[in-house]
Amino acid sequence: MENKNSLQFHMNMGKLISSVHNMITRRFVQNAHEAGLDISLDQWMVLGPIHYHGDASQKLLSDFCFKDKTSITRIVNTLEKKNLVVRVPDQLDHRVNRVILTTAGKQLFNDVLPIMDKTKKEVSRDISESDIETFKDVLTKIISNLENE
Amino acid sequence: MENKNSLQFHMNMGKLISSVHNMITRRFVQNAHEAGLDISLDQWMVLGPIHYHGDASQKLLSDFCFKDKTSITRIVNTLEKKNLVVRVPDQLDHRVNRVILTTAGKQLFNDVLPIMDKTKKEVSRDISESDIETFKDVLTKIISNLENE
DNA sequence: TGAATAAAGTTGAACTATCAACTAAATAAA
DNA sequence: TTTATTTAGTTGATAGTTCAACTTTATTCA
Repeated sequence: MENKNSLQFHMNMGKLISSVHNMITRRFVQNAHEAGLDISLDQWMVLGPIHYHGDASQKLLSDFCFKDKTSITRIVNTLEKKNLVVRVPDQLDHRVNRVILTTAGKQLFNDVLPIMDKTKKEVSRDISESDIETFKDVLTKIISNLENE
Repeated sequence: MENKNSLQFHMNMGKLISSVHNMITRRFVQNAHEAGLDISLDQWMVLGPIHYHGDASQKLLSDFCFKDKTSITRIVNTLEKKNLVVRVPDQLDHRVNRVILTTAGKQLFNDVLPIMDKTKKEVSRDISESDIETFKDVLTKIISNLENE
C-alpha cells in the first residue's frame, strides 16, 4: 500500500475523477443508509431540480443533471416505483411528462438534506475554502470545455 | 439553457463531479472510437497497472483503481473476452489470479496513449497549470479523506 | 495439529450509463 | 395542407457498480 500511494501520485485526471466519483457515491449511500434512508446519489441528483422547480420535464432533468435521457427514464422509473414521484402527462405538449414529488418524495428530500451536508463535510475535510473554490471552478470549466461536442 | 447555466452555478460538488465524470468518460470513448479503438475508460484504468507492473493480481487492481473486487472481476472478464489479457493462476498462492497483457493488449495500450493525451488536452483547455495542480491535489486529498471509512 | 478466521475471486440481483432503434406528438417547409 | 423534420420519451442490449452470499485456499492461534 506504500506502493499504492506512490502510484497515486502518477494517477491522471481521468482516474482521479473516476475514483473520487465512486468514493463519494459510495459514501453518500452509506451515510443515507446509516440514517435509515434508501436513496442513491443519482436519485438525489434528479430529485433536486424537481424540488427546485415544483415540477420538471424529463428533458429538463436530463439537461440539468448532464445525464442521458435514457438514464433519466430509468431513474424516474425507480423513483416512481418507490412512490417518491409521479409522472403527469403535460396538457399542452402531449410528448412531455411532468415529474412531480409526492408527499413521501418531499419528506425524503428534507430528510436527505442533512445527509448531503454530512457527506460534504467528510469530503472536504481539511481542504481550504479557496482550494474548494478553485476546484469547483475547474469542474465547471471542464463541463463547458466538453459540453458541445 | 440560460437557466441551466445559472443553476450550474449552484451545483454542489457531488453533482459537479458526477457530471464531469460522465462527460470525460463519454469523450474518451468517443475519441477512441473515432480512432477505430474499442475500449472504455474503466477498461483503460485497469490496463494501466497491468502494463506498469508486468502483471497484477485482481486485488492489486482493485486497490489501485479504487474499484470493488466485483467490478474488477467483470472488467477483467470483458478484457479477456476481447483477448487483451489472460488470467494465470498464481503458483505460490492458489487463491490469486495474475492478470497479464496479451500481445494484442500491449498493442492496444500503446495505441490508446495518444487518445488519452488528446482527451486530456480537450478536458483541460484554457485551464492554468496551477489550477490543474490544485485540482489534482484536491482530488487526491478527497481520496485520502474517504479512503478508510 | 486442528479449528476458526481471513483473504482472493466469483455469482446473482438491482441500479445506472450509453448506444441504437423505435413510437408518438409537435413544428417547419413544400 | 400535406410532407418532412425535430423533439420527448421508451425499450433492448451491453458494460460497470454495489451488496450480500458463496467457494476455495491461506493464515492464525488454541
